[in-house]
Amino acid sequence: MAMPETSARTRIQEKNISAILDAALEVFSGAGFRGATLDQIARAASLSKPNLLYYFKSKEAIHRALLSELLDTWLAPLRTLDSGGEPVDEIVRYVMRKLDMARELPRESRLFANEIVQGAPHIFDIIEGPLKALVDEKASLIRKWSAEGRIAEVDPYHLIFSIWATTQHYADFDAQVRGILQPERDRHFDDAARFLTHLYSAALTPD
Amino acid sequence: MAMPETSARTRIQEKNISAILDAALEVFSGAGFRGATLDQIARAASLSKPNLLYYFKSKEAIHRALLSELLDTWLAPLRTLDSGGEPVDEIVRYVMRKLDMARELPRESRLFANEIVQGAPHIFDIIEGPLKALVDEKASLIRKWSAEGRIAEVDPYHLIFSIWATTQHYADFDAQVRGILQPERDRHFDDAARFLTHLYSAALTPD
DNA sequence: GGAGAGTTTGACCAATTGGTCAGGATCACG
DNA sequence: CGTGATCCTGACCAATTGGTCAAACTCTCC
Repeated sequence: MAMPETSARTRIQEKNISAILDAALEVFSGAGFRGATLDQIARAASLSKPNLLYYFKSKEAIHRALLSELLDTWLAPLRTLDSGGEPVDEIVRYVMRKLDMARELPRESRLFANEIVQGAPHIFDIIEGPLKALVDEKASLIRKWSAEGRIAEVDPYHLIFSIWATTQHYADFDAQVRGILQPERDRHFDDAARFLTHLYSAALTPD
Repeated sequence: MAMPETSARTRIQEKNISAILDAALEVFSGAGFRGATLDQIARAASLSKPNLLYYFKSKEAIHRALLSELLDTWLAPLRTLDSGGEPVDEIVRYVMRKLDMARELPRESRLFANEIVQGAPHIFDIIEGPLKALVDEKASLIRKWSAEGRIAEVDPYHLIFSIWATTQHYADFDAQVRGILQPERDRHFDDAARFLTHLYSAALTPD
């Protein structure tokens, strides 16, 4: 019998579902959707494969649940970009928050990276919908700051893309970064923070 | 019988091997190593699966051949970063060349992106070896420019990472970019070029 | 035109993979 | 306790996948 879809969750359900999602994050982020196997996820969650499928009715269902669970966390920093405060500082603070997330949630970053590199087959509707809406909103805030002369004239969309690119790079391309910079890892993030602060301060400070 | 490993290539070999590599680029870049199947590659190359394996003895062999064939092309722009000319222009020109490559060779970009996001299992030795050596060399050139006061003081490694990230983003995360910016695609690249020129000019021009 | 090298294929195989199912174990609760 | 709901498992399945092989076809070149 399949798991009941009732609202409240048993303690056991609570525990196993979160174990599955954590295991799935580990496996999907490291191998992509198709590269991941139910056996790997089951092993990582210390459950049997049929037991996995008792909680989620398919591999896709696990993936879907994981993406939707993480989406809010992932977009939270952009939501906090606010019209209060000094614009350049506000944007630099956003860059720092994104960089922190790359350091602290690299698996989440890689999960989305895998998905998007392969054409975003499972989340294209989210990109075109809620994500686009959020970006549009923040882009117009940035444009307003430019118009008021409080930051330099820049294309707000490409500014946002560059921030995503430069910060998530440290999670998504970690293997490359580590191969080129050999010393201890946390040092990299401090250097990256300094560099990115300079990059965006210089580019955004009005003449 | 396996294909002879002799040096010279038949016209047929020439044609089929390049058809296979092109098909493999298409499939691997869109699905990653594990997500790609020999059947897909065979279909894309208009060959039978056993015929694929007549030219390459395994899926890994195709992947390996493809990566090593493309590596030089991929690193060429960084090699041309030269000590002659105005440093800021030189770096901005490098950014533009990388951006052109993201526009013109997105499959190649995604091939490497897929590989690195998943931990670079097949090319980590290249990263630690030849790639690191090349980056080290160019980093010291950039450091020299900084020391001479011809560009601002920046961490050269993180500068290079940020250039890779911002330019390749338009190929690797194309699905996301297209979901957020809906109009015709080539327009994006012009806007990106303008934005990135401003970003790096502002950050690198000495005070 | 024939012989040998080079090329192609259908049939086949073992391993892996996502998923099912009937039944057994365990838990919550009156 | 016992009983019904929840939880778990071994055995199983069909499809897919990377890869093999012997046999047949085709090209090249004397």
